[in-house]
Amino acid sequence: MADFLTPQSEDFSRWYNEIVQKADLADYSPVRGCMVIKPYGYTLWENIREALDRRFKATGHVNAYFPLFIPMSFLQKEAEHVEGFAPELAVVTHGGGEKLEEPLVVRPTSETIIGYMYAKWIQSYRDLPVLINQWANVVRWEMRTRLFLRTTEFLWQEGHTAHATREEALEETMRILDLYTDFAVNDAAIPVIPGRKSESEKFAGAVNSYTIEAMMKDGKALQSGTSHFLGQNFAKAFDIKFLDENNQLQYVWTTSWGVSTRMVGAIVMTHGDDQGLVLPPRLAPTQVVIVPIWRKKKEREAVLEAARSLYERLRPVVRVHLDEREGFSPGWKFHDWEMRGVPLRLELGPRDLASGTVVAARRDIPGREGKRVLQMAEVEQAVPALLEEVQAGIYRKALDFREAHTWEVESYEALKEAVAQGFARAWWCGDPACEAAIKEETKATIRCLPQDQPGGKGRCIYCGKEAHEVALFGRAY
RNA sequence: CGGGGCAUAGCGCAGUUUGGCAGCGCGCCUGGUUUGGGUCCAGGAGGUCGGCGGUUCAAAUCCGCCUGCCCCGACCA
Repeated sequence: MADFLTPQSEDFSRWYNEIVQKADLADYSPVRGCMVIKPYGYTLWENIREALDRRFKATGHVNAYFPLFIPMSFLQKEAEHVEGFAPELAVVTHGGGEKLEEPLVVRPTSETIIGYMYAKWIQSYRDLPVLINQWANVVRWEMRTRLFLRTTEFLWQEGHTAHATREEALEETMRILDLYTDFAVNDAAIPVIPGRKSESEKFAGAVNSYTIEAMMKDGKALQSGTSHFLGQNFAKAFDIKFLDENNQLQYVWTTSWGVSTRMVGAIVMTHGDDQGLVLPPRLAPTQVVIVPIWRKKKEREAVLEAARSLYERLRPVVRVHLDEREGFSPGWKFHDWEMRGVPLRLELGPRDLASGTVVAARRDIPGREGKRVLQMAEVEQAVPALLEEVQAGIYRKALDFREAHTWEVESYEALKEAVAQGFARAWWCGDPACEAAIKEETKATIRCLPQDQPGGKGRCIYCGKEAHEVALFGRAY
């Protein structure tokens, strides 16, 4: 089996690169740092998109689309923003064979162009709040890329909202953080730690950034979604003003938030094993695969007929696929679907036909232990129930893994040991100098200041001064 | 962008040191055999050796430049 996929324990990084390609999620493109998302990977992304979009709509947001090109000067209007993004901009200098008067940047994110438009659209407190999301591609000229985790071009959603008051904008920022957490936990089956970014890790141009941080199977952290409170920074840069009830001219308060195709990488590295992908049932392109089994010609007809009838019965209930491929042994097909991470496999052969049963094999429990015999009469109920068990099971497994690799540390030595294998929670005084020193010495950064705080006060893990917050430390992707 | 490695059939690799017929395994196609955890046999197709230039009677092999990928670092959703 090891011939087919490098084991995670041998080289996690290599395992990741192999499985992304072997499971047909994506392929390299001829352009550096760009990827082709293949149909299987794209369907997974579509399911992620649908699950998030449903939540956005339910909380009053609407979708729109803003253009890919942004005048260079727009980026320069917000000092921190331009400083943060300038090094990774793709710039268009020519169009239609002529040099452009003003270069256009390919959006790395859309705060600026959306800010410009909001300034035109917002006049009165009656125009607020504006709650717009867009599904788009963005480009960041990263130095080092990896499929799904960091590509030059990536797909994401970016929400951009404008509010009359600071409180409302803060509330929106946190509402989205909760929404992302809910999606990660319930649909992607990824336990995440929501919290605030430190000053040095926050979004360029934000007052505060919030994040959901996940632990991958190699103990490293992956920032899986962010929600930014932008204060009035972009309102002032783009002159987004409105008249309030008292006829006073005010700047709006804005937020922005995003989840990207990186989420696919998060799913791969949270649940995958040495057999391949393990996809959460709620998001899996195919939730159930039926593998028919026969020995003789006679059996073949009977089994296929039963398999097709089973397929038709399940189709209204789950995303099911019937593997009718000729010339592949059942064992070969089992491995093939395991590689692709299909959560549940139904094996149907002559023995099952005789007894009115079908064998269900869970992807999250390898071998015989994950198999169960279902009565054919009750598959419409039993199969969705099993999928729910898999969904809950992989979440539990991921949570157990994270907890087993997270340590409350009280000494700097203990922190060093902890971040070599996972996360460390430790008191931090808030001084960027301590944060920078820890990063320098351990490669670990503050992933976030978790929402879940013990309260009270302690001693900074680095300098020993009084500290009021516990920080989550870890090495990150 | 700095350091290291790599680029030969769809995939994984050998051949490069010492220049001389482009090979192996898997996959793919055809026929048969097999099918409850990666069947077996026979036959077959497939390569301007990453690109450009140079040296040479002769270059996958030597030299120069370029491009891309992987790993480590700085940057980052």
